[in-house]
Amino acid sequence: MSFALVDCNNFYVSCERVFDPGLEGRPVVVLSNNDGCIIARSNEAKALGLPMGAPVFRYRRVIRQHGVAVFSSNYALYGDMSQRVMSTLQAAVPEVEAYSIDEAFLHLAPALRTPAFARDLRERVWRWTGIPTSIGLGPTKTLAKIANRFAKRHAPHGVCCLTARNADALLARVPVEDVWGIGPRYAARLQAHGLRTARDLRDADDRWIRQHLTVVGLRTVWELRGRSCLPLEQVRPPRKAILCSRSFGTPQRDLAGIREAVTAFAARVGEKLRRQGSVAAVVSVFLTTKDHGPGPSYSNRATTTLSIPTSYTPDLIRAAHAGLERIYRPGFVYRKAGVMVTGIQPAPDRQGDLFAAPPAPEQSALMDTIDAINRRWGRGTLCFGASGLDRPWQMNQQRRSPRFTTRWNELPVAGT
DNA sequence: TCTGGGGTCCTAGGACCC
DNA sequence: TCTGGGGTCCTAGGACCC
Repeated sequence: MSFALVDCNNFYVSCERVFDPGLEGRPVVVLSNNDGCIIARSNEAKALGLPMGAPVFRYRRVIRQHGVAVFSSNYALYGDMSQRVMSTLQAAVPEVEAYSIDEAFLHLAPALRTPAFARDLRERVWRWTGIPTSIGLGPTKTLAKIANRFAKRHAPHGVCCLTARNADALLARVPVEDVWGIGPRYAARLQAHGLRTARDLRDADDRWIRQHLTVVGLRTVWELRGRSCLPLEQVRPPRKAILCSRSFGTPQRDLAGIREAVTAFAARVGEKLRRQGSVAAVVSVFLTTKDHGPGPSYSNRATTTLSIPTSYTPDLIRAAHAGLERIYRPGFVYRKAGVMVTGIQPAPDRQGDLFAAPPAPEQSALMDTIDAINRRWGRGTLCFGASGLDRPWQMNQQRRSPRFTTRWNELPVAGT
């Protein structure tokens, strides 16, 4: 057992509960951006049959009937709580990979590969952060994932160890579509070929897997056999693409409104770029009417290559606007747009342009100042005028809880 | 009326070069 | 009658993850 997977239970719901204990024992759901879909559910909400990813408007009745508590997503809160969980883990174990906002892989030294250690760790995270977790232990990441699934569903103390002795029995109980790395398409292909459980997949023929599931699927099979192919990645490599996109709170017809949104997206992309110390050479902008009903639809994207890679927001905005002018067609009702940058490189060894003037040093000083102010006082304290003031395109978030841990004026109050 | 957002990796195929 | 071969880079599309 070398790997542990620590997974926060119903993470977003658990975060809401930390600051409102009255939610304990009640059905609670958290919605996606724009209050569209259900993306987190308490156990009580799962028991009511509210599905993951379902559009919330279809379940209004159930929600009202059972008094389900509904929250807009509050990423400022969840991100901060996630950091607290991660630093608790890092205080206990040197090798931690923060895999997602609510999951971490740990590499365990031989002395720590015990259920007792996992139970203690779980207890510690609970006491220090208020977040309940489940922990799975296994010889590979994929097997630790499977152990975690059992920990969550069947283990009384939220801990499960997959060992050479119980592997066969556990894998036989896992449907193949629940294996990490097997999505709906691969699952259908495997089932059609008679492979239904994780154990079937483990014992499948390498050549067939390689041919139908590529090397990625083959790695999964090897991991199921106990051969570790996916190492612990403690340092996140810098992103190769950075994207900001949103569905509009109100659908937009006119170029002006869309241009405002695209301005804000480009500014956000600039922030993310600078935070990881990078510059980007390529700016793409996309626009879509995509809807779930009939009616005329149109989607397009435009890509602009910059002469000098940059993270300077006005340059990104200019490129995004230019792209938008090229793809905008009047007469459609647009629902979503986005800005993406690629061709990302570290800022220091940026490739210069032989024929263009180097960027003025004031540019980075200005960006640093804006970033510092927005970090201190909250995102959007300072923003670019071209992103507009009314912002009808901005997403709906009618039920967001306060940003308890990241805004001074939204701190929880103990007594009055 | 109302269906999220942000990433990764792999493969195939075309353009281009020598 | 009968098209060279091998390498690299880029893009689009498909699959997956949370």
